[in-house]
Amino acid sequence: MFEPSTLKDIAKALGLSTSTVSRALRDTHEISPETKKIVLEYAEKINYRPNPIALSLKERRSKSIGVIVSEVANHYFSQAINGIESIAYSRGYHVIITQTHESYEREKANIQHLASRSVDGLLVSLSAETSDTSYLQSLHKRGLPMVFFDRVADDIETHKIIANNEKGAFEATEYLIKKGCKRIAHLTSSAHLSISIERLEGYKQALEKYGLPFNQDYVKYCPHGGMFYEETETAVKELMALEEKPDAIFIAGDRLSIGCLVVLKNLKINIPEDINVTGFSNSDVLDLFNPPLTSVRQPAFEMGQIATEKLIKLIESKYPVYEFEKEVLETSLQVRDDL
Amino acid sequence: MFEPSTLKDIAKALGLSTSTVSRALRDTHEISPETKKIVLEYAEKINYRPNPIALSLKERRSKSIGVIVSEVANHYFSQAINGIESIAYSRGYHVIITQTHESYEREKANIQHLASRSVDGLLVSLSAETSDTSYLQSLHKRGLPMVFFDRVADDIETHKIIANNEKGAFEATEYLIKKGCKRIAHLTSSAHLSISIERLEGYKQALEKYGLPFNQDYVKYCPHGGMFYEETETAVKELMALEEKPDAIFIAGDRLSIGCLVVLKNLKINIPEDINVTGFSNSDVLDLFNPPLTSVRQPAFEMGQIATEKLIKLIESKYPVYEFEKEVLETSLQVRDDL
DNA sequence: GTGAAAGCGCTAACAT
DNA sequence: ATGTTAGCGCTTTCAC
Repeated sequence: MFEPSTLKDIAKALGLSTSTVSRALRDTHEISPETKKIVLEYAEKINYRPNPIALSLKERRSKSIGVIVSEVANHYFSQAINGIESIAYSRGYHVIITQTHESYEREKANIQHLASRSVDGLLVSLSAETSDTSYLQSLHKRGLPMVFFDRVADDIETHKIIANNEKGAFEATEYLIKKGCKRIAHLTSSAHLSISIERLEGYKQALEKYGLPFNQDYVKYCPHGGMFYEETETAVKELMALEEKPDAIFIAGDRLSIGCLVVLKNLKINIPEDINVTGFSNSDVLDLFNPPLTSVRQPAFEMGQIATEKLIKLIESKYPVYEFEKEVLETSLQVRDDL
Repeated sequence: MFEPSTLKDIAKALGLSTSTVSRALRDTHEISPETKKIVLEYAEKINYRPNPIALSLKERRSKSIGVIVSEVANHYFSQAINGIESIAYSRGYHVIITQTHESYEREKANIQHLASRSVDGLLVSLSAETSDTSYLQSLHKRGLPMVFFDRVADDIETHKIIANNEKGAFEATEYLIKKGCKRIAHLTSSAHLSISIERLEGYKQALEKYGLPFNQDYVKYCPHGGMFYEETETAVKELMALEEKPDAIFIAGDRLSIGCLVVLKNLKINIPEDINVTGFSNSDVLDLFNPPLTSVRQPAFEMGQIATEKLIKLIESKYPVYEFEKEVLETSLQVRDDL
């Protein structure tokens, strides 16, 4: 089967000891130029690669970082991942991506595995289902470096990279208000997610600023972030069944925004005649949509980059770190109007 | 820092030997129930997890498989990845995803690293830039199990999972012909990719069947699969600058299809008035597009599943395998018409 | 300048 | 039923 060559192979072939070969390959001064040359040439010839697993075991670090997101098929996350990779690779780290599909169980299983020695640190964006982060808490307490991005755990003290969700939500809601909408509903992910809380807050602030009443019936939660079509459909149907039907919806997530548009289309509810819509989304194809969707865009790539930089700094720090930052990046409202 | 507990820790704390602890944890018959109980309880208490790196080193396998795709932000690939994961996790394998971004260099670097001991096998979809697969060839010869999906290497003998690209392309082209289009252009990825060749072939067959001439000027290649906006834009502009402007375009890839629609929109070329378009895409939001895009959809999830099953079979095979299959799955034409 | 030996965490002969 | 030892591939003292 697949048996890559080892130091021992080289040593045996050349009649040297493994330690000499090891030193020669890593260019120590205490090796004679001739020996060095012979070893290097032979290693090159047989295409020798050091076994990273043996190295990891020895050095007790794997030079890899684990990423936990809900799914890669999400524009925000795929862009963030690209940002993560760009930094990680330039610093010699490998990136292991895992998906939760918004399930607490999968999140826990993935993280437990990653943590149990195969990664040096974690970049985490919580699943919609997750409300109990005690298992993360305990990993963190035991010293596993982690940085949160987008969906953060409030009760864990570490670096956090988020978008200015409040302001983004405020602007999106304000946009609807300025269009003349009076009964603006809010479709969001699960209630305990940090992003849900912050975006709801921005939504409320906009209502308040413009003297519109806040109506709890207008807020619909999707505990799985719209992972299932039915979830979104039910929420939309409930909204449209209200006595005082909303005349607009502000949607708090990428998957949810797209999902809601599909639902509306299937229910033959027309935009903007029947209802106005705006939502968070990092999709790069929104320009192709009809009707167009005015969206709140997060600097996903940059968020991924910053999170990774901070994580690597934590990993490589010689001393325990106790000072943590919460970095807040600005969103941008991308207005797409008909006509 | 982060120092997870080891067998030795348990052994020391309990006054046992590491081997006894090891056996107790893995429930061998030759351990007394009392000892077993004590060990299990203590392990549970300190939340012991075996070190997978040490296990990998010992067993010379990592129970993980490497995946190489061009990018996760591609509907086809993200769906395929979900299929891959679904099988892999159920069989106890972990999945390491790497992206080439259509670059040969990144592909090679990623694969070299994965191969040098950290994965038991590879699921590969080649980058658009890749024409030389000798480095893969040599890994394969040395016994590293690999399975290709979607974009396959013709000169490497192993399992391959592909869609019926020829038929898919034929149907898409035929659809345009039946709509009355006479001068159908073909926008595709790099010329050496297996999918490009097969889809071009299907396109040609449709033209031939309906007595339309094949015109090489109507075929435009994008060596980076439309990774850059300019690449797609240039191709479209060249097509539209032809003496005999095409009245339709059949597009051979996911990213390219979306990219082309954006370009057409920006160039203010209207669909279907100025031109008709159809293309390969697994996007789940095509229904929201306006104008709508008739698309060829690949069974991505299923392809990922099958590829993974075959790979795991290769990995776990006791004897070298010499019989390889090429599995061809049917595409489906999703007609989306105006009106 | 080079080799022998120990150790990273684990399992599996091989004792006892 | 439990302990001792060797070895997976590598680096790193410590000898010579």
